[in-house]
Amino acid sequence: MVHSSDSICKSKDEHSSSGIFMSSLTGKRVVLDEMDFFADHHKKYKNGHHVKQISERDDDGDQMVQRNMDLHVNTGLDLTMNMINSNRSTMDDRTSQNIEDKATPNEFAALLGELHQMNVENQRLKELISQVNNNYKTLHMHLVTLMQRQKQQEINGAIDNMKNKGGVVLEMDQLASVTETDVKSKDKIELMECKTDQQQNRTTTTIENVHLLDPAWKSSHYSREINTRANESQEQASHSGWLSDYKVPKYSPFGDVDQASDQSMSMTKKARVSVRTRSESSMISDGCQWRKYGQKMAKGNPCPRAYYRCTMGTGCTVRKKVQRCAEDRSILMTTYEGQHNHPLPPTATAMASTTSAAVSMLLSGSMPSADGIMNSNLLNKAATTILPYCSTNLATLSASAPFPTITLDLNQSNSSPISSPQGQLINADLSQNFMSLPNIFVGSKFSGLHGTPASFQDTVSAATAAITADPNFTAALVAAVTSVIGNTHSNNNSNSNT
DNA sequence: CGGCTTTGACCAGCGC
DNA sequence: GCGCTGGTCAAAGCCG
Repeated sequence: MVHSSDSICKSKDEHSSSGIFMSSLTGKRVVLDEMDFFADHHKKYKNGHHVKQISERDDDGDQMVQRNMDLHVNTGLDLTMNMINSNRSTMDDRTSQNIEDKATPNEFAALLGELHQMNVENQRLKELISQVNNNYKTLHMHLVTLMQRQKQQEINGAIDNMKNKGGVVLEMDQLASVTETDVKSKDKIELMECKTDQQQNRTTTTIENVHLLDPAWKSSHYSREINTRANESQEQASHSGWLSDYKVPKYSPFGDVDQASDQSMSMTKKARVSVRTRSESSMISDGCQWRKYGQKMAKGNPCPRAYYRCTMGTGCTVRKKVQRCAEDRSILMTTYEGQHNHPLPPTATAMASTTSAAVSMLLSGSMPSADGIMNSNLLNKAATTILPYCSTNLATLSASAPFPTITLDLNQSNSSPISSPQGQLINADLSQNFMSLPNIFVGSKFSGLHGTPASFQDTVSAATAAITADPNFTAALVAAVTSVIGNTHSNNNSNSNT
C-alpha cells in the first residue's frame, strides 16, 4: 500500500505504525514496512516463509527497500504489482530518489523483475486455488448426495412406535396456510432416538422409532389456526419480551417438487410440545392456570382426553390436551400448543425457555439448507446433550418433515438423580438468550415423577445449558435439523413421485 | 356470584 | 356422500 498523498505522510515519531515517515537523514519521503502493524509477527512471518534477499548491502537505504520488498513478496496479492504498475511514476520517483543515493539502477531493475515474477506466480496460484475450490465443491455435492441416501435408508429401516415411551416431544407442526387442501397432510413423524445404555456403562446412539403423531389434532386445529393466524400474529407482536419476535414461518406440505418453491412461500410452522411423564395426578403442575373446555373419548384409549386452555392471560391462545397412556396409565401425556402472550411465573420460565430453545432450533430449520446433509451423529449428540443428566432413558430427536421433533424423555426408570448445579445461572442466561424467540410452554414441575428427587426444571435447565453453552453446536444442530427437513422433503417428494 | 367443570352438540378433516 | 374421529363451543351444573 503506497500512500502518495502528502497529507498522510507524517513523521515516524508521530505515526510510526503507518509505515510512512520523513527520513531524518535525507528529508525525503520514504515508504517502509507497509502494513507492518505487528513487528514481532512480521519477524516470525519472515522466519516461516521464504523471503527473497534482494541486496546484500548493509546500509539503511537497502534495508528499507529490502523490508519493503519482503512485504510485497509475502502479501500474495497481485495488488502489489498492480500497485507498482499503477503508481509506477510515484514509485519510480521515490525509489529512484532513494536509489539514486543508495542503490544502482541495475539492482532496481532486478527488483522490478523479481516483483514481476512474483506477480506471475501469484496469478498462477490464484488459478490453482480456484481450481481446487471448484473440485471441493464438486466433491462436497457428491458427499451430500451420498449422505442423503444413507439417511433415507436409516429412517426407512427404523420404523417403530414411540407413543408408549415417556418423554417430552417438541413438534414442529408445519401448517398449510393458504388452502384447506394444503392442510391435508399425509405425513408421518420420524423419530431419531438416542438411548443411554447404562447397563453397559456407555452411551449408545441408535435410530429407533418412527412415530405417527395425531393427524386429527393437526387437521382440526389447523383450520382454525389458519383463520386466526394473522390476528394472533398481530396480537402477539404487540407484546413485549419473548413474543416480540414472533415469526410466522411458511409451510410446505412437501407434496410436489415442482410446487415446492411456491409452497415454501406459503409455509407456516407451528410448534407443539408433548410431555410424557409418570404422574398420579390428573394434570401436571406446570405453573400456569388452565381451564378445561372439553373432554372426549379418544379412539383406542379408554382414558378420556381433556382439553385445557390457558387462563393466565386474556386472549392467551395456548392450549393443552391431557390424556393417560392406554398401555401404562401411570404415564400422563400432555401436549401443549400455542404461545403465551403474557409473562410466565418463575416456575414456568425454565421449561418455557428450554422448549423455546428447541423450538427455535427447529424453526431455524426453515432456513434454506445449502447442502441438505443429514448428520445423524450430530442429532444423536444433540439428543444426549439435551438430557445429559438423564440416564437409562430416552433423549429423542426427531427431525423430519413436516414435523421435526425433539423428544426429551423424562421418565426415570431408576433412581438416578437429575441434577443441575447451575440452574439459577442458566435461567438468568435463558432470559436473555430466548427472550425474543418463539416460545412454547411446558410445565416446569412434575408431580409424582418416579424416583426423581430433582425437579424437571433442573433437567431442562441443564439441558438448555448444554445447548446454549456451545454456540457452535447449536448452530450445527440447526444445520442438521435443516438438513433433515430438506432431506425428508426430498424423501416425500420421491415418495409422491412413486 | 364468579369461576370452573361437565357434557352433549357442532364443526371440520379424512378415509372409504 | 356418509361415517368416523378429533377438537371446540356453550349451556347447565357445581363449588367455594
